[in-house]
Amino acid sequence: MKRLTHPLAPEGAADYIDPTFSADLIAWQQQHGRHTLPWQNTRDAYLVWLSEIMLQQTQVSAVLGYYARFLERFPTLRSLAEAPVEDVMAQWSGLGYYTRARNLHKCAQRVVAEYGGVFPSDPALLAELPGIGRSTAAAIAAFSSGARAAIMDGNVKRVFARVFGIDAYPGEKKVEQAMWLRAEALLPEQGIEAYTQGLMDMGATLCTRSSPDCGRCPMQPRCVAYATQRTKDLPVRKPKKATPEKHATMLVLMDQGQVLLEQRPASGIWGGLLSLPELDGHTLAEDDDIPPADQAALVAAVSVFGEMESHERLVTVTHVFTHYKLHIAPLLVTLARRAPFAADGRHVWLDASRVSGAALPAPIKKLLLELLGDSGAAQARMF
DNA sequence: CAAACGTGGGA
DNA sequence: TTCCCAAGTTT
Repeated sequence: MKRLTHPLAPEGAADYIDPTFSADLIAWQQQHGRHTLPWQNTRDAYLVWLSEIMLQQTQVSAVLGYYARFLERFPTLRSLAEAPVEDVMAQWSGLGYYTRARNLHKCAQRVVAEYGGVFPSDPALLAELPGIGRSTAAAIAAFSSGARAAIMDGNVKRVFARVFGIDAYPGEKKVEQAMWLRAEALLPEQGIEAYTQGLMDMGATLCTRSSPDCGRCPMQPRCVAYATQRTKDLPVRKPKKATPEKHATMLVLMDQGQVLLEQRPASGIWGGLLSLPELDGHTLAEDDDIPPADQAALVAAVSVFGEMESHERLVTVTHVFTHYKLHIAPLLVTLARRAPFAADGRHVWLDASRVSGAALPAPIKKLLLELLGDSGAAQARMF
């Protein structure tokens, strides 16, 4: 490693400079990297931006279908900016981290309003837009305009931790800062696209979490983890903590082939999505009958929407999030008479045939589709 | 700045 | 089954 600073100077980015790192990576990417992903081979910032947002904390395989469908519905930045946010949420339904979708929509509107519909090429400007952080800004800028900027995602952290033998949890601020310093210092003068893609490709296809393919790795000669047989131990795992369990009782109100949905608050879990109304403060024991106190609450809750005809306990569904486990006890309720409820804008009766395309959380959509039968409307007439 | 924020797949 | 976490950002 070439030392450009004075030997006694404090450690800085210059200490990490090593042109052979990017040269080896770029050569590998061009020969063995991925070149045919749907968002590659374009400099269209809209296409690049959309892919980068969808790919945040999400693997390529999960994004592919969503990306194609999303672009069918919103072919241009302007079409996205002009669309109702509800339509954006519906397209995002099932992808998770729904703040991304709301920010995507806001971002589209801001780029139209502030930049005439053309994304800025400066990563610093990109990073001021909603949903675009430092790493995503760098990726968008690199791929759409060849800007020389460093990314710092899970791939980079894993590759760096192993190649440089970084024996500390990358989630720690100090550790991540040091990684940013390296990332900046290692940037190539030329070929930022292949370099950036190479980091991602290495992390995703070679330097994987478990059983990395060191035999084919261009970094093997310089890899500290390989040399010391610590690829299994690096990067240092995130310290785990117990995941709490929560309970929710949800109403599946069916009437005339429609189901009642309620829009969730913008913040919090499933923010801004439609979901089933909840019976607050009632935790039903697994597969038990509904206790009298809860029955009374049920009648009261349902009365807002009509006169209850029947109710039936459905099998409890458990949904696992990253940070907690949610037990959902659904109550199937039919109405004898629907009340002309106040249009508060948060409740909607949705045709059963529309469930599949609605802005619902994954487990709720699954629950409803299984209940209704995937054929939708025909089955829904049974209620 | 630690915690919140989804979902699905691999081991 | 259970654990881990992926092309991170926001609060």
